[in-house]
Amino acid sequence: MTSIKNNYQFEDMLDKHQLKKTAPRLRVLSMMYSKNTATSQPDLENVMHDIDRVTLYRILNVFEEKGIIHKVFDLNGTANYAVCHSDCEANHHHDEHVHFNCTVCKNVYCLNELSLPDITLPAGFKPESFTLYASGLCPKCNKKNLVK
Amino acid sequence: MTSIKNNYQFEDMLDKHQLKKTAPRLRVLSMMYSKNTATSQPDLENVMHDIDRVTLYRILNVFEEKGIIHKVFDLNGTANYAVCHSDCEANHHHDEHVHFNCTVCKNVYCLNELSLPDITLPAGFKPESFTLYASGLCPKCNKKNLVK
DNA sequence: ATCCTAAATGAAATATTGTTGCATTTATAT
DNA sequence: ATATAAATGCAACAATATTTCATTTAGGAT
Repeated sequence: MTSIKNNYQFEDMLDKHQLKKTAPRLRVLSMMYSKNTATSQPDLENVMHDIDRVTLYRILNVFEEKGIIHKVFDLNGTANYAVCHSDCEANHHHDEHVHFNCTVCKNVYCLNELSLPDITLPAGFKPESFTLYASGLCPKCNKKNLVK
Repeated sequence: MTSIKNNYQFEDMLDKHQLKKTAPRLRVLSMMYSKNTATSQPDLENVMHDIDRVTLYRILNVFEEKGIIHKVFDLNGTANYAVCHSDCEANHHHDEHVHFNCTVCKNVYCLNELSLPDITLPAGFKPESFTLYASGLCPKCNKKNLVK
């Protein structure tokens, strides 16, 4: 179980979005906030065997709709979800940051601290959002690589 | 946009990669070169009903391995493939350009002419490749939008 | 505290998407 | 013209995502 303090915060988050405070949702929230990498439905399924697959899909979907998490695809095209910054609103994400996908451990990192430089597109294109995907070695796997 | 190629050129491309010049491959090549947007397996299946699903998957895979095309995921996480620049090599793509995904027509454009600005990642991350993903309105849909 | 209702969950069925194995066909080098 | 390695087509399979519906649960009303 997570600390009581954290759990209250998760309950507040659900309250704020008019979502019922159910056990599966709280567990998913606490798991996602405990990691610094994105989480996929398979990730959740591996850890929470007692929660139905479908429930996990639905929780991820509703969290995304409400702007609690945002979706990012990894190198294999599977959907990963990462917790959003405070400035995310429902269906209007401010996820203009850098996503890093490690080619070894496959983890997806959201590098929120980095902002994107201005990009000018060819005439006619009207962009609404940008995301930069980088792939390579994450700090952990890079370290292991050097040691070998 | 894309340069128009004739059948002889497609045959040459297959030759160069030690691939047999088969009818399905030539048809896929000609279709992909006739568009300025990326192509998915469903796209191909919709047009070429007489070619087997599996064959299309395999053609896309082998073309990607050989560096003839490169893979890019659209907003829905489905794999799209676009013809590569001349400087693509097998399994070592130079696809560090901008991909634009239209939210209306769902088409994926490869904006090869744009190059990416330098990005510095947090300490420890060792990037190998970058892709910038933009979404919004493509020129066509933007135009329609203004007219309404 | 108990009851009521809408929301959420769980389980089964279905749909969609991608892969594997194998028999047949085809391109191409000899 | 033939041999053979590669490519195709088909069927079965596997993995992934969605739909439907009966049951359970959270949270407000009484």
